[in-house]
Amino acid sequence: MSKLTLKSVAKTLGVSTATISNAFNRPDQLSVALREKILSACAELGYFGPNKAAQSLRTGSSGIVAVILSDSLEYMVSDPVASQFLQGVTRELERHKLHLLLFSGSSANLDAISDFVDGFICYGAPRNLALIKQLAQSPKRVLTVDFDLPGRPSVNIDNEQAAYQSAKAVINKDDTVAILGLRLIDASDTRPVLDAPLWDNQSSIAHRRLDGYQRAMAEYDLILRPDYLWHIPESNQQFAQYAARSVLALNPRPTVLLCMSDLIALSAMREALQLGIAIPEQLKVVGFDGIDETLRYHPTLSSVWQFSDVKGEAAVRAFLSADNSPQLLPYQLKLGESS
Amino acid sequence: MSKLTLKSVAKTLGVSTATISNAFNRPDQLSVALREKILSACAELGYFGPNKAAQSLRTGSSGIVAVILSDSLEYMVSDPVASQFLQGVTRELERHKLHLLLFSGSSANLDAISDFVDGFICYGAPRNLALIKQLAQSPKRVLTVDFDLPGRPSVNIDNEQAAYQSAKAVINKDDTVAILGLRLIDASDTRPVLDAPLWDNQSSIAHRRLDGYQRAMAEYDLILRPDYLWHIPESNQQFAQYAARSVLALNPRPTVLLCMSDLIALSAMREALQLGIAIPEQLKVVGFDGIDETLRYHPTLSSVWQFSDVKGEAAVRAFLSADNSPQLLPYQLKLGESS
DNA sequence: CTGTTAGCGCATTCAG
DNA sequence: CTGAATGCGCTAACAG
Repeated sequence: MSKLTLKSVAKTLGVSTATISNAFNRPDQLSVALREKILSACAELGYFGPNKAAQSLRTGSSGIVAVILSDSLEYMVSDPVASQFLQGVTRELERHKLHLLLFSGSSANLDAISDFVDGFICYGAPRNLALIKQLAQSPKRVLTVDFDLPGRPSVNIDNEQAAYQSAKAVINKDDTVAILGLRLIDASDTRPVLDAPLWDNQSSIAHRRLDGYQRAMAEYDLILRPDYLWHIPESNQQFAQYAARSVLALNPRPTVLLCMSDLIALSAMREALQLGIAIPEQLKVVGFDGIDETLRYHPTLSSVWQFSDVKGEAAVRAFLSADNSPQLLPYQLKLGESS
Repeated sequence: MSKLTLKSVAKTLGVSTATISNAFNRPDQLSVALREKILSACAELGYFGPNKAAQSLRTGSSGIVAVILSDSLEYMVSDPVASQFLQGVTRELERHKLHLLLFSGSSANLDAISDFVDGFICYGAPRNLALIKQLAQSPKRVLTVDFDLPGRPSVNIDNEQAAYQSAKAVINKDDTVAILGLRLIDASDTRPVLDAPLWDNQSSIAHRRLDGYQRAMAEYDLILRPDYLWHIPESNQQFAQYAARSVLALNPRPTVLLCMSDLIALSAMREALQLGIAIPEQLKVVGFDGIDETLRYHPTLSSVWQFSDVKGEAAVRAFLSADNSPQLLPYQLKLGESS
């Protein structure tokens, strides 16, 4: 059994290549009966349709959309927020019969896959900044999520306003506030920001959130002391636990913890409870993202819910649409027992 | 600025297309000086190399390897074992300058991507069994991990023997044994197996492990009562917690818990401790997989370590090699405080 | 070292 | 509905 190509199949079925092609791609170009006959004959032969690589070369589109994660696959895969986003993406992609190519934001060559995909959905600024330049130059469609690229459509929430509201909801005028921030500076370990230069000031959601927190604090004339602002490189338990422990050891001890992710907030609460600190009496905590685990935890967490699966669906729709205007998605502040 | 193709670039640089092609693909076919000149000129023009889709059509290989997960991408989220495997895969793939296309085992059309990839690494039997048939028919290379496909190379550990040894290490002659199994039957909820038909008897690692457990039990003339064998659909905390609670409520209460994943074992230990059951005095627990979290937990867990990142690397090497013989990887039984 | 040529497998036109 | 023709962008072989 030699290679099954459109041409070879056409010959064995005794019809023209165009007819086979039409049977698969343009049902309106031939009678239902013939189409049925051809399709079943192909299935019989083991021919599953035109070669996608050739099709892609010919038509210029492959039906594959690349999602560029901000970091490595392993990291993303362990982050409930990212995976919820991916869930929405795959769901919406499926509706359009499109496929997903996951790509790591820490890889070097975007062009290794660039010719195979119809475009890019970029979830967070890629860790490897060289990718940003390549994306900027790409002739294909690029949609950014949680950050912006000049001239490209984007999907975001209003991080500054959301952070502001969440902070306003927990802070009182006599509070001591500490912030557990995510990816604020260019360091791969957990540490106080102090005077380290803030990273990538413009587009980072972390800085927009920080702005929001500080706006709320300013309204109470509270100032954020440098050692009360911590940088956490990744939203995971180990990093967060260390940061929480450090911050809770400060004197005076913070009475409010503003956390840039729910995972961080949960770790911080665990740590606080273990130290015998009462929540919310002695310490109020607010998170960001909205993950289900916070509802099962006791005390339940006050947080900004951003419905990442909906965001994923919206991202795909924005990617597919011709509209290039930036899109702001709704979020919701949900108060729990932690404030 | 029109399209940058190999031909157009060749014309503007005043050399032949073959020379451009060689500059990118076969450095030995032209002088270093010329190559340098061409490469920098291309960079200048914004031409990043030959179109990969065309290259793939022409050469028949794309440099992309598909990894088919047993289930959806989200499933992987909660599974540190799978992500450790992927970590090894990406690492080894990178060494060979290959790229990864993650694909869900619950999707329908394998052929949507089949023409774009050089082959498939299949991590666990795909949930959608139709994919298995398609894989069996594929002319491309297929490597299976943690299960077998007739005539295809595979990477496994000896699950039966590993389970046997782990059980032998904890069981004494007067013990009451319960088993928390993973994907034993075709049910999406946690429940005792009872007389439900075992699923996919041949190839499933779960059944190989069950065989091993039972061989160990047989050596002590212990019989496994039907309601002491539980099915858990996915290795996550919620399911495991429920199963553990149910099993610990049985009368007589088990004194040994054989768990088919570390995540399950950890959940079970948490549940037991919460019930005031002393480990290992009143209950001995053994897990499977070997994840770092078990080392941080107290009591530390006895388990079969299978080094999933190494397994990922081995999978890629086996995929790339011409050798089609099945490969058995080493594992290691590590005893902790839980037995 | 270079230029030419023939496809890789297909979609699309166009005349019949 | 068919059959032939063209080219998507490229590589490999060959003759120079």
